[in-house]
Amino acid sequence: MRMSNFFLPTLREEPQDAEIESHKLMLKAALLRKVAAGIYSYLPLGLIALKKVENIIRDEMNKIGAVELLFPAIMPKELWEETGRWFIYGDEMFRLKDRKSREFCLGPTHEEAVVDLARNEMRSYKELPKTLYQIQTKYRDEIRPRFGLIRAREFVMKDAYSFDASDDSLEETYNKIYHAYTEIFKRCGLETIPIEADSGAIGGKVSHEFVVESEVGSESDYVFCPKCHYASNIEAAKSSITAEESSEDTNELTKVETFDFKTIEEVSQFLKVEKSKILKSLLYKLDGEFILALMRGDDELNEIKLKNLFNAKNISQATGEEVLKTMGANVGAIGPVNTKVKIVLDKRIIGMKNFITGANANGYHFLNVNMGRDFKEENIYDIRNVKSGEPCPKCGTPIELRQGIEVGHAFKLGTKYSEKMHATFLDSEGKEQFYIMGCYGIGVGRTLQSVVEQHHDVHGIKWPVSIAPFQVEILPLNSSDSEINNFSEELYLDLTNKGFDTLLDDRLDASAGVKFNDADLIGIPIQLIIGKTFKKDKKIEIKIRETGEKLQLEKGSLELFLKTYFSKELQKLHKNNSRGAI
RNA sequence: CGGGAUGUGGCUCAGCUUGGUAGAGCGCUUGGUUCGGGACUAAGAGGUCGUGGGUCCGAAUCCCACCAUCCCGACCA
Repeated sequence: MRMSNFFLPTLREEPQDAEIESHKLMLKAALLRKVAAGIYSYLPLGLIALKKVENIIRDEMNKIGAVELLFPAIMPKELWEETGRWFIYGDEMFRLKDRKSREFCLGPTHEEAVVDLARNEMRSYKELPKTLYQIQTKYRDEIRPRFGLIRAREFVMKDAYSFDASDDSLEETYNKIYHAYTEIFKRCGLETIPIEADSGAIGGKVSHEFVVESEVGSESDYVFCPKCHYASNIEAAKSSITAEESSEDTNELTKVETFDFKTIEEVSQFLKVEKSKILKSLLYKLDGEFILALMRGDDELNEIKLKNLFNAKNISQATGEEVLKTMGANVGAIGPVNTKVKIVLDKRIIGMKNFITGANANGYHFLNVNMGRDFKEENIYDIRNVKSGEPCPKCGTPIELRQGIEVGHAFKLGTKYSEKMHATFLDSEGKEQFYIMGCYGIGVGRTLQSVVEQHHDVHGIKWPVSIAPFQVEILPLNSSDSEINNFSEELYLDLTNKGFDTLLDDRLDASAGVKFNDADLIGIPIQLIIGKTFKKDKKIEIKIRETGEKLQLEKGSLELFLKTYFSKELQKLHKNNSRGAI
């Protein structure tokens, strides 16, 4: 590609709208432009890279026997009513009407579409297992789009859906996908960690997230055990810490005035006690029912755990008014003593004695509150967030808290959707069975941006060869020198003929500095510099973007050098790959 | 939705406190010079200062409302 024909409006200044490096670089290097919050145009360079990621995904999905198809982005309301998700999805779903007022949505995901297809077109266990996938643009009206493609409202996603006849078969499918994902991300140059996760709105039993380690935001918080490599999303991470049995005598319940001190922090300072002696009382509303959640003052509630405990669809903290009405006191003065509201206790408070709680009267707290005596000892579960340094639930080693970007997610769905939509097949005994399903997503744009996030320096992007938009960029430095230009042109045609994806910076009005800087910015792995070195000894100067290394070569030995370099680099992205084709 | 911030030529920003002719750098156009790490020079083009209302003789500047965008939380590939 000649740059004069290409479209590459690189930016000189730091884009004002971008905060994190990868986002800035994608705008600066002319991969992307924003059209609205969370909605982006892919410019040519970005599109090429995106397609490369897509093709790696295709390749690995096809290897495990998955089949590509394409569902519509627009789907009718009726389909989504069958599963109830027309309502469950709420404001996050982009909705629209056609000219006859029939209602549609822009698909945020495609379980409904695939199950509909399966129930109409598949009949027999003989057709199973089957995995279908697509690479599609999805639409979610995110509460807060962020960081460019990391969380967009329109985004490209690869989603796969599996249909199995038995749990064992699903297990096998799931494992194949799991390995394919590991391979996909590795080939993109990303180190990912598979972590145990909550299954969220999609539903289902088992799920794994594939997370790219990154400082960026706190897109996905997870715990990681450095010893046994237990890794879990913070939402799903099990708390294995328990309080020691207190040796204190139980003292008499005492009501004290605490005036306007409300928060755990304030009360602990005012009463001069550790935060851990105070019982945190939070009133929640789960599908309309009020629940008082109790945990140690220095712990945090894990809403997902609480929600899952009651199989609730919706969870929200009670509003100030609801708290007053239900508990008879304001937030900050409530507690479990003398209340009819259902309570849930975090298991870490077992064994604790004489703690402090709100008295359900504004301005007052109780001292020496004790479980069993002052309130019922019931509904004891793990409802807190795990903290850094706590024992790993598997091996006891202190765990680490880490964060990253979730680039993939695999779910075992079971029969959740096939039952709701009555999607069945006949088993070998002629009996009707629900499909046992799984679904598996990869955020393609997000993966692309994660690559940029992990492969850059102060000058720009350093593409892994597997997804670099071009392999080679030729920089003729003095555009008024016909010898340089002619040679560069010749070299360009030669490399292109030999099958190298080559970009020729043939801009006449760009100075050497501009060409160097743009080349580093857009991050093509190999730069071929045609300038002084060429004028002097007819040699090509090679700069390897990844390492900054420079060397000089005769034109005759260039092809071998390039072939060797690219195959070596590609090898690296495959190493540790012991798995053959399945 | 709660908290914080921003909105001025294509881009990055100054001007606003203290109201009075709308600025800079980069980019763009034309000519000349240059040519290995974001060149120099001369001449140009380009903005109803986010939108609407208000105060005032007069508003980019003060007041009100709205909108958009970014950051922190709830949501998620």
